[in-house]
Amino acid sequence: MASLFEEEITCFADLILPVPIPSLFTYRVPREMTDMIKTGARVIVQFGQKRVITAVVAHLHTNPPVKYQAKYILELLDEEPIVTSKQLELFKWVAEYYLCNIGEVMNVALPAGLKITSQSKIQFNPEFEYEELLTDQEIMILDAIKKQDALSYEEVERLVQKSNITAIIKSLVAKRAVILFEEVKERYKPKVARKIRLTPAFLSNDSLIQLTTSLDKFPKQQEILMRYLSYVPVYNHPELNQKGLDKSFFSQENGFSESALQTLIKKGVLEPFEIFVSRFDDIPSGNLTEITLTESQQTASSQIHNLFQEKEVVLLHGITGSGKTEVYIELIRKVLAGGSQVLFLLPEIALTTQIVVRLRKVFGDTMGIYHSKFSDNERVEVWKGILDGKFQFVVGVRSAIFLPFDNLGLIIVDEEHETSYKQYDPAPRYNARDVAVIMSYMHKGKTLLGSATPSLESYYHAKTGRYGLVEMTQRFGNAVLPSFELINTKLEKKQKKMKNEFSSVLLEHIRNNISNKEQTILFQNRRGYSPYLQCEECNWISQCANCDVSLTYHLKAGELRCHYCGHKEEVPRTCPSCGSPRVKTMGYGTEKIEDELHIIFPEARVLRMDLDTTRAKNAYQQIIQEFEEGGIDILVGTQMVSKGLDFDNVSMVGIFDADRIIHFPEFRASERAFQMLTQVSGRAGRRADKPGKVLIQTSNPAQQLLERIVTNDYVGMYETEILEREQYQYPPFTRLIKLTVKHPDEATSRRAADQLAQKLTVNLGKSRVLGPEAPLVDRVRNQFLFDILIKLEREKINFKAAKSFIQEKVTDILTDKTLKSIHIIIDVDCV
DNA sequence: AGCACGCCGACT
DNA sequence: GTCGGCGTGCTC
Repeated sequence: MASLFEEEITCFADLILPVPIPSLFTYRVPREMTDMIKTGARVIVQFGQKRVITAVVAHLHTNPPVKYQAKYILELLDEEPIVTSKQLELFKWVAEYYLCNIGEVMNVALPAGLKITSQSKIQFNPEFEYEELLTDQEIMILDAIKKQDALSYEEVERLVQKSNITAIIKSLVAKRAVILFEEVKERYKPKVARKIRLTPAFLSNDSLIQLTTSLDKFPKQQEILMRYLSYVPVYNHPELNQKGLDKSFFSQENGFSESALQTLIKKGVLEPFEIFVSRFDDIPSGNLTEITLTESQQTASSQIHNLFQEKEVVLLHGITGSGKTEVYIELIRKVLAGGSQVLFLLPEIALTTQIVVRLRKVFGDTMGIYHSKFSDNERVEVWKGILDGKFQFVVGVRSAIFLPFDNLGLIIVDEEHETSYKQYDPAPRYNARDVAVIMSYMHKGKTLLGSATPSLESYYHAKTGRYGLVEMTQRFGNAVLPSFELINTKLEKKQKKMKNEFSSVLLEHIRNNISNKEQTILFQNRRGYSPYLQCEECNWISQCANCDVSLTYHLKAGELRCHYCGHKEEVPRTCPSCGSPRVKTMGYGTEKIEDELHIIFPEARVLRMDLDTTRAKNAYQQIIQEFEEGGIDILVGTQMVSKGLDFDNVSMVGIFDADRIIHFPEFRASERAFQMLTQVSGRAGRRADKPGKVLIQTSNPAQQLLERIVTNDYVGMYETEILEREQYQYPPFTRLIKLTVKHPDEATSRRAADQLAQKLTVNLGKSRVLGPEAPLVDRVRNQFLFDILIKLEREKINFKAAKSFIQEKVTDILTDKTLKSIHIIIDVDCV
């Protein structure tokens, strides 16, 4: 029913562009695209003079912009939206709440494979004939371009051994000697398997018999055919031929002749074909239907169910080993059966472990997995799989919260206290746990937070009735809690019983464990060999040139590394300051502990697990597997060893430096220490018949917090801590916003921070604005940092209004002409 | 964020 | 006199 009037109307689209600019951009929809384009679809647009980028349609309307002429959308990439309306709503919420731009949100949300990049290509203009107008340089570059089809800037630079050729290219374009164009490429490529099958003409038994006899003179070909038939018995099951066999099966490594295979294909006996395959087929799946809940699991399950009748969020506080996973599975099944989608969030590190294998056994290939160690293509497959209904259930990390769900019934956030749910850099600085709560609300679904050691915030909300609370206090299968022993290192030092960082008690236990063929986990939350080098003569310390931190010595890599900026240096043989050879390693990291274990227990097999040994895609699983099956005695590691590892044979956990964790200069130190130490302890003795042992080295065994950890008294820790939080006005009683001012010049940085704090104090008052203060590490990558901490009371302050005030003041500073090139990071709900 | 435009020091 | 350094401002 197109009328004449309708044809007059031009459509416009407000687009989200992946750039840190706080507004949408309006483009004109070409007439022929008007009927096709939809909100949530990707388009390609020209942005600025050169750039061609992917954008997502946020609104479609017919109001032409008044202040400028809108450019045309160049191309429509999707017939159906790839971003749902609920996601668009979520992107907007995240941008507003975390004070960032919607483009930045979209940037972390979309897997790289859905974004499109463009590259400028330079091509010789065949119609060009006035070479005499060119300069020598131009002729040189033009000659290089002439020989090729099309080149990028970088390729031209490499060919002519020159940098910064932009100006010359520009002049060549002006003289019409070359043409510039943008090459756009879609990054996602579906995975195809190359296969071989019998040509359907030979599917009848008669023709097949004829065929085999006809090949008597060609033994190589016959062998291939026979082998095919033995794997794909088409006599009895002709339908199996459809799927064929992998082409790689007939490779030369397997003893087949490539040319014989080609001949069979040429003869029309076999035919090659390709199919699209899922990249997740290699993770074993099954259909484990029987899950029996224990009585306490059953109780927890029905409590959760009941609480969801009235609460949006329920916190499941279940001690380590209480069997939360089964409760989750039960719940996920119910929600899936009701026709809604489910999202299960896990911290990065826990996702690679047993729990995924477990879930996969139950939910099979209807379960999607979203993980940062998966490739772009794999992530796109999950994204598309959710859109087309293949995956109703997804297990994923932080960023999985941005997947295109349209009907989420339940989000589970396991280990909800984990700080890895908070993204710190770059923006959006969001907390996936908190976003999950909002997202459930948008979908009218529910959120289940699970933890053995809940964050104080969540437990507080549960205690005050905002969330429902379910507690599981029994260990699964009646396994008992590990027994603790606090080792007084101060005393041992005095008695000269310490062997470097090992106490005699710890060594004794390790020795026993080795001879009993039981396994030990040692926890030292510091990677590298030693945190710094020091000269014994002049007290020189290895320091990073760009940051205010010492350089960590890495023995294996044979270098000094900065853990802040990644800077690397050779290890000096003599002191760079005074030339003395007496440069010593100071302090100890996982590498040094591993090293010393080799010396003290030469017969023991030791593995190390930290950031440095787990960088490769499957390194983490390999270490775990080796520890489980390879007769390893000791696993040394950082916090990585504290999460999600369930080993039957680990009877002891040793913790080196509890004091450093407990007395970390931060208001959350007690909470964090409790969580961390309890988590590590949980790795010991997961067997019913044998309680595990946890040894903690400390210089002060009388500390209350240690007592709480030893007796597994979470509530006691909570009650002490929550009083402090209230008294000093910290979360959950306030919300925190941290502003970090950065500038390469210290004085400028300080001046900007001072001015900002002053502006903020005018309206917010002195008690709500702390600092500016130089952080612990006050110079990173040659930028001087100053922090301002803003505390806003939960009930008293209008959070939204306060944030827009803060944003305004930050903008003031950024646009101040006397303070140029200042950077300010806004971190809402900082951790 | 990129990218272009524009204004001051070390080179043919 | 130019090349090129990076400060500044804009992108529908």
